[in-house]
Amino acid sequence: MIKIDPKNPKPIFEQISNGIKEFILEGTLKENEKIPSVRSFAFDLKVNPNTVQKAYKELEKEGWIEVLRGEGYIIKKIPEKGLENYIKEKKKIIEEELNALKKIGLKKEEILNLISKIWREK
Amino acid sequence: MIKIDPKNPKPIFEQISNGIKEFILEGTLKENEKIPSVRSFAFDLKVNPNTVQKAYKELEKEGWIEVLRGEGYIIKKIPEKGLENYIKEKKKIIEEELNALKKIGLKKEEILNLISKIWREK
Amino acid sequence: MIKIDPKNPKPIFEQISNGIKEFILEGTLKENEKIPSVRSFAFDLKVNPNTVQKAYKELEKEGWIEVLRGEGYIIKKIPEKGLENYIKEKKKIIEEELNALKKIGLKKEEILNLISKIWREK
Amino acid sequence: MIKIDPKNPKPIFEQISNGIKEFILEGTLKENEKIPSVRSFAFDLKVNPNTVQKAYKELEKEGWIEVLRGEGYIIKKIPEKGLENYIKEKKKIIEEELNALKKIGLKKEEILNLISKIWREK
DNA sequence: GTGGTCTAGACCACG
DNA sequence: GTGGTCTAGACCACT
Repeated sequence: MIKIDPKNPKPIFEQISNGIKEFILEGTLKENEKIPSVRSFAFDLKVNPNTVQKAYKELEKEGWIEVLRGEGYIIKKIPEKGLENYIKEKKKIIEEELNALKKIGLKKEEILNLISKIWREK
Repeated sequence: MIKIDPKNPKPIFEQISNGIKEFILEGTLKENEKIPSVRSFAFDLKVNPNTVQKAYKELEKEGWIEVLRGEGYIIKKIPEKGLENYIKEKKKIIEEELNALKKIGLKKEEILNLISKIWREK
Repeated sequence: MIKIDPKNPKPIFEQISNGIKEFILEGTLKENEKIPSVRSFAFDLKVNPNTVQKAYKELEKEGWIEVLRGEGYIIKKIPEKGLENYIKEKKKIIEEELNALKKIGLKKEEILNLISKIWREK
Repeated sequence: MIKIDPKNPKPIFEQISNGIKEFILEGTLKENEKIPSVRSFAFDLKVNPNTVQKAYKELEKEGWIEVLRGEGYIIKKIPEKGLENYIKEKKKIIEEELNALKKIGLKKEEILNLISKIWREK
């Protein structure tokens, strides 16, 4: 289940679509599998249906899911571009932040620590 | 000189205040130094004076700069909390992004490459 | 309803934020309650929405209210620091004024009269 | 000597004029006595001469001092209205602040404590 | 509907 | 000259 934080500066619809993307990339959601209906998902997440709708529309536009009329949304094959872009975007953000930290004199070691921490905690 | 990108989703006033914070942290702007007047800076950056005003006010509230009436703004000593928060925020963002990348199976090596790239290019 | 006096040297946005603070402290506005939307309040008070916006933002930064995206602002728990500071500020002002009056020879009795007057008129 | 605090929200010229008023009301400055010249006072206080000028002009307008051409400013008899207004203004401020504190439930005793503190410390 | 940002332009107080 | 406040009105993102 995706966690929604209404105070998170990231818009809610993006929290939802990102959450679904991650499930797809992790393999938790597989090709042709159905995702919850807009209404039921909205109810579960306690958000406005419009918000879920918007998230689904975005995913559809980027090619992660597709709509079957009268049936709902199903997962498509992972779009190559989607995966690529996903990684590229995240790398770009990381790069920017690292550059900012480097500018003010942060040592490489501190970052390596951060990374070890993440890749250790399996 | 700070670069303003009106297409950047970050609001302009934040681009300005962040830019100044970085100058302070880098040491380009030093304690007691004056920063450009609201109006002249607005003119240089080609933005509305209100926008610069907002940026300066934010910096003032966070303790980076201080206003002398009729004189303008000057840099204060780097606020400990300011520096701390700055680093913490950036680390948090990096951590989140790294976690997302790890989830989808990115290898540690790829990140180490990214880091080497940044810290090499002196 | 808050009274706005454009001739008051206190800026309008501060009259608004102070008014709301008092409502919160008095208990007229309670936790989780919604406050009027920026636009509607601006209309009622006959001021520009930006002015109300500024007041709300100040209250938010000081921890009195919180914004829910697309929903509006709600009252948070009274921030301890907020209450403390509020009282401290007022006491400081009173102290200064009293000191000034004492210097020019005002008798203690005159002040006690003033106080009785205020605490009597329930 | 008057203490100027450039960070005090009260404008500097007002800090000066208030300081002089207090000296007059206390009796430190007596009728017909000269006050420092604009220039020398500005030098001593480390402020802009315009600022002292403005303070003197205000005092003149309210009848506390008068200018002798070529000689400088001298103290006049304490203007009745001046004294009256001075006290009235301060009382009004105190009253407002007290009312605000009363609204949020401050006890009368707390204020009486404050007053005792001031009138004790001779 | 909600808030958030921005521009253009005016007016004020202060030094 | 400096900053501070305010208005009018536009446009955007989010729910």
